[in-house]
Amino acid sequence: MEIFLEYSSKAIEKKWQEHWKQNRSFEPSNDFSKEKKYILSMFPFPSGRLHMGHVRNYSISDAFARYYRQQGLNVLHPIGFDSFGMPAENAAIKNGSHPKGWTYDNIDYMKNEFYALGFSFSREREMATSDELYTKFEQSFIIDMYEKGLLYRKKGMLNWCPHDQTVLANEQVVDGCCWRCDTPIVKKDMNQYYFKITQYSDELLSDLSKLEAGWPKQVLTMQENWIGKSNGLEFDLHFDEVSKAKLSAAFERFDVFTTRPDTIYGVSYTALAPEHDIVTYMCENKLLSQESIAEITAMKNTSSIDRQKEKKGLSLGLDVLHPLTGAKIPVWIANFVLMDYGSGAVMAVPAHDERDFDFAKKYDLPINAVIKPFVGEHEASAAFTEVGILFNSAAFDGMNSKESQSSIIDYFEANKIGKRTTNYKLKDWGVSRQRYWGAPIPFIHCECCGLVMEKKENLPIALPEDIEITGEGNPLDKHPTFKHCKCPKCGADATRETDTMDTFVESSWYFLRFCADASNWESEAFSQEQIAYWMGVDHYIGGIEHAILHLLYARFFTKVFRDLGYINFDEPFDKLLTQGMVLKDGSKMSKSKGNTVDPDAIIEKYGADTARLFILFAAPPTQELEWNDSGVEGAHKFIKRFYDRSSNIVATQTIPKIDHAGLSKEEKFARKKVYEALARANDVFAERYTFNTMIAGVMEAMNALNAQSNADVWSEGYWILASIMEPVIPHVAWEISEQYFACKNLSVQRVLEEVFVEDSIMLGVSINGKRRAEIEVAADASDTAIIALAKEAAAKWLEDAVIVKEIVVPKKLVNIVIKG
RNA sequence: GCGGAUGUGGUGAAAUUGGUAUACACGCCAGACUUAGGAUCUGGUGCCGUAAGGUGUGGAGGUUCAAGUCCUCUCAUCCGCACCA
Repeated sequence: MEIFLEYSSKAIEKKWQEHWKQNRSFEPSNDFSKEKKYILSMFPFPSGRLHMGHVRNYSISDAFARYYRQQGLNVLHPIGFDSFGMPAENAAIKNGSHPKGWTYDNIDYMKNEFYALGFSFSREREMATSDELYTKFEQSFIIDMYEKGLLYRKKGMLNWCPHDQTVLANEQVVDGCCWRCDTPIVKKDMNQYYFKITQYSDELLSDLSKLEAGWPKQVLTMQENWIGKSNGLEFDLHFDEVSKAKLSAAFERFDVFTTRPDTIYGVSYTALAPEHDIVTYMCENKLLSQESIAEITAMKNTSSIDRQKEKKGLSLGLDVLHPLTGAKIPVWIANFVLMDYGSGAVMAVPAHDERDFDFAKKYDLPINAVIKPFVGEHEASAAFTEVGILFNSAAFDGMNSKESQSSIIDYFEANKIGKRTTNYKLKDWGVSRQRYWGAPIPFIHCECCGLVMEKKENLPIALPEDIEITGEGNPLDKHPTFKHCKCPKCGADATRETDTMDTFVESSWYFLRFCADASNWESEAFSQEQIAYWMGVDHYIGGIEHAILHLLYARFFTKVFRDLGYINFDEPFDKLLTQGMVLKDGSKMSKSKGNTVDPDAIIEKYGADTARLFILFAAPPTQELEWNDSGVEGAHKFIKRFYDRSSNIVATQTIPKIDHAGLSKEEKFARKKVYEALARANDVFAERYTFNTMIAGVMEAMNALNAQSNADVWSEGYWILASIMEPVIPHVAWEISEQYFACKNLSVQRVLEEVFVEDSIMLGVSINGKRRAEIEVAADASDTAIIALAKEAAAKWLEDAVIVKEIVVPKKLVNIVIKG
């Protein structure tokens, strides 16, 4: 009797979601003798609802997780929420909600969406970074880092977002604007806590080579550029006696850095950043005219974007002495000199640097050429920035400019007037935020003891809930009791720090927390044993937008935790897969453009399996994905057909044994396509991650199965295809597998080589590389026989021609080269 | 400016080492079944051409018996960084 069921996504999906929940189907095992896979997707911010980008992200990671579970591996596939941050507070200001209530309501809603999509996350390890239990350990790490000198507090010029009323890290300033709200940032002088990420600059850079095999090149390059290492010469420029007197001997010299020591004899002026100490001193002591001081103040208040529009500067009326020639060199201020790179002062060589050239032209400063091209002359209308031959450079005349660099640095070092130095663009990471909804920084200000750490046994320092959020200032600062405390050292009345941490701190170690069994979460952050077993993350999946921020910080934390003795590896993420954006009508889906597609609506109309299938089929994961409604229909149709045609299966609990030799041509072909699909699926998960081709292979196999009617071939085909498709369309795959195979097929499947052995093969015949005919030959036919057949098939093309060469490419084609 | 990528049918895209370009799907066309169909099934579908045939992977060269794939130059688009001394 024929079994026939109509496909109903709702009933099937609900049934299996309930089944997986009841059976704790996706919890990792604590049996550390098993081979493991740690599959991690970047956890979401609980913004309210999932968007298609999330669906894509987790569809990919879920496919990996389910595949490796079928392979019999111990799989950790956790999910959490990166739940601190400004939007919770912004919502509070807008709607009068409480950040905590808003956040946890959103988490509940989004969790339901996850499970409605059938994602196989560990439910037991779900967490949110705003949970007090998470804050507790984070604060403990912060204290460790402070003790190690990796966290410090300093007054400095900070990026301030006037809209969000908070400080931003350099990485969070995009084109001079806040990365979150796009408000132009301003500089503000205030106290801030910093992580000493620069201590790891060199290692963060050199360890990128360890990631070459598993990370996209683009991300590696972006990090490399961000760290921005450059080698060069650092030396002091000394003021002449007149200038020293002008400065009342407060300064004798300043420091400059150059990557072009070869141009040293071409220095014709030097320039300081408007924020430079010497400039500040001169302004404060009225050593400059009123107009000049006003101009400098204006320069300092100009945003970095506006500063780029036009080079501006002014002379300080001071001179320094050239370190080699002793010649007097004027000192200027220039708006293009950055205070936070190098020493905030540069030597200027207009003849060989475009910026210096523009500036010299504008202010009529001398231009002294010291490098000429190997051949020909250089036009004086622009800077000559290429490699050439040195002249006007004393003992170095005639040298190749590139090669001279090292000799010149050696000369500075030998004479103790300068040294070889490396500079980085990377800055220390400012982590304090003047906001409520973040992890409190566990420090106390005491009048007699200074900055004091909270005692670890008092952690977590939790956020008070009875706060008033107005959008102005930090609510913690205004709270009646939060900031009043006793000094942990001397017991006197003291003030608690009200700054909270940048949310990127939480996401810098969450992947370690997931390694810990939830039953131990109270007592420890994680254990050595758990970390040693689960780390590194085998597949990390997320958006390219985190190429610098999150991925750099997480790498930094890993190295710090290693140096604190918590872990013993250098890099957290073995393989990184950066998914492409989800587009509609050619542009990124966004609320402001009004081109979003709501995942809930798709689940409602077609079911989760359809959404997942479409997303994985429409494009390879790293590419952009264009949303297409008829493509979704197509995916849905395939699932219906896949379900309907399962009626051809004969129920069995073992894979059918089939005598291949006795089959018809169509039956043999169907088996071949099925096993081809299996081989491709294994390859896709191991190497290529192109799920679109894996699914195409299954569709081909379905088409081939449909062209024959052998029940055993159908059953064997479905045994394998349902297993291949389970990572993509899990609900319907489990339904079919249960119905016919007692789910025994959801396991490792072996590729049967015998089905690839064929009696005869088709070969293309080409003449001079152009395809002219096709022949069918026996699988074991000799080259001679093949060529004879080919000539016969292409006889028409060989008349009156001289055959020059005959090439047989096994199992592919025959090429005959002719003349005339 | 520097760096990274991507260019293949009407569309999304395949082509693992150089070996029959366009698999799979969408769309479109035709047919079948239907009272009907935006359902289902079957067949067709790169372009030019009635056909024979020609032509075809952004463009121009080159290597090779053979190039989407390798090399040189070039154009276009996208992304990242950007006065970093």
